[in-house]
Amino acid sequence: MVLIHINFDLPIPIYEQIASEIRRLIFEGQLKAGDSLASVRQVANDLGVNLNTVAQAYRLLEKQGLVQLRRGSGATVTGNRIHAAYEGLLKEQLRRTLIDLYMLGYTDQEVQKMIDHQHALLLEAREKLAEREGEN
Amino acid sequence: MVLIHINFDLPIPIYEQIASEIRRLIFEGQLKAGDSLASVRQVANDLGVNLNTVAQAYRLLEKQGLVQLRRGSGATVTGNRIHAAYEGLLKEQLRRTLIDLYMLGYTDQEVQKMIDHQHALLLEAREKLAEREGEN
Amino acid sequence: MVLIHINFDLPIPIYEQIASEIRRLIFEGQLKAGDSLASVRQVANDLGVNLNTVAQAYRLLEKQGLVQLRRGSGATVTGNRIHAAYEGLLKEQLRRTLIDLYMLGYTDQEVQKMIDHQHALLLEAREKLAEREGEN
Amino acid sequence: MVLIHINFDLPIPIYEQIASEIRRLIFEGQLKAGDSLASVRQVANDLGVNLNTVAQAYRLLEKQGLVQLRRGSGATVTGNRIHAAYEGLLKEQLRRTLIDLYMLGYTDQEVQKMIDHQHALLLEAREKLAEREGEN
DNA sequence: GTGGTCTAGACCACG
DNA sequence: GTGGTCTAGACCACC
Repeated sequence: MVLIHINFDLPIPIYEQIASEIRRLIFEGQLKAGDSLASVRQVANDLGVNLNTVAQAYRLLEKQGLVQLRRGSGATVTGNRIHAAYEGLLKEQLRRTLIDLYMLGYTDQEVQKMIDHQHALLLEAREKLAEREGEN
Repeated sequence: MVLIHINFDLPIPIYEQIASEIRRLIFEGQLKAGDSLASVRQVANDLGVNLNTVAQAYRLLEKQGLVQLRRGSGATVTGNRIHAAYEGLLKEQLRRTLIDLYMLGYTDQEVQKMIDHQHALLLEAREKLAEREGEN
Repeated sequence: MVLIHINFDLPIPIYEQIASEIRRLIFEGQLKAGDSLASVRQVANDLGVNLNTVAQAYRLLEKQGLVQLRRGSGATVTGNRIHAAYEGLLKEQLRRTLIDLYMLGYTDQEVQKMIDHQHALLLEAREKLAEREGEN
Repeated sequence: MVLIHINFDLPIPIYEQIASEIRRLIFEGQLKAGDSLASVRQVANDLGVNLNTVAQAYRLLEKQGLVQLRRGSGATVTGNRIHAAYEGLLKEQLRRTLIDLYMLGYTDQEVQKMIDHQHALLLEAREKLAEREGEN
């Protein structure tokens, strides 16, 4: 069982937050190609949101090419690569975020550090997982 | 007269794009503390968007602590620092964007390069501006 | 104002029927690139279905690359070509439908006639439209 | 033993795919009036699907007038004609599929060719079968 | 049990 | 005014 967190106060739609968390789990390796996602109902219940909201998150992930949905048999991870169509969008988003960080007073070095930190966290999550699997 | 660009095809609100562009201009130094922003009407007309949309962008900038609005006398730049309240939000956003970029297939090095490139562009814009002002 | 028809008794989702009808209107030329679709609310009201159902149809059309949705300013036709990704699916569907028609007792000639008939209807709809526009 | 193929990735219900394949076998002559269908259990096992799914396919075929189900003694082919009740539905489906194929960029000639090709494949399957039976 | 469709209706974001 | 998000809950299709 894997944990995902959402924040109702963010100006980001709940369904996008759910999808983003699942993308993270896939990227970290906690969910792999072939794995089943928790059912829409279970996630909705765990997070205290409506069933349709989770369903919308799953549909978004399907559109991005990360999972496959099948009526009656749940959702399955199909890969860990986002469709290239999203590339332009993501770069644009990165550009805006960087400018705003600089405006918060961060220097280029500090931003680089933040990114290294994030990268390290992701790698760490991956390694921990690999160790745990090695033990089994 | 300074130029700002918006893209109707992005899934980012127009008002946020406008605000983002103005933040960039402030960051680059094209707009400085004390400068007046173009009137809501003029910007709306230039960009072919609704007057309310521009007004909303200006209100957002005020909330972020970058401009001051005075009824009847337009908007004035008050500083180049975003309120610290936005820090958590921006870091969260950076984290999500990075994961998605990695999932697009980018390596850590490539992402670092992209960031260096963006940073260089911003510095370049600042320097060009300084030169031009030096000439006057 | 253009008319679209749906049938609640068909085993085809309402939203797919709505999308299919709009695809037909685009193909016939009654809706062209740049044209606005009727609002979600208006269509929902006209057809007596829920607002969300129409919204789902519009989202499907967006996914197929035929329209673009923009919050606050409605839905716009962007082209008349379906994404190539749907090709395999459509051919499979054609194959199945043909076999079933043969099993209904139709001969190859009769099926060809049916297709000619459909094709003629579509061309006719296009020509009528062209004439009407020629008059203006 | 006859082969049927299903594709889990299509957005067409498994039970409909199974029924469709059996209709094809009947149409091609590989299954004739009086022949027994493989047992629900055997098919379910062969295809790796749930027993209920195959049972549902058989029920659909019964409804279409192609097989007869007898509790305890399996399913028997009763004819090769689909009930006329399905005619309207099939024509409707053909119409929608054709429009979408045209929107993919196919010309009328190309669609006619695709249909000829399908027809030829079906005839070929029938002839091969007749030859094999002639040898026995 | 699973996901999919649809409804009725609230509220938000946007132009 | 527009489309977008979310809820609560019903019912269907599928495995």
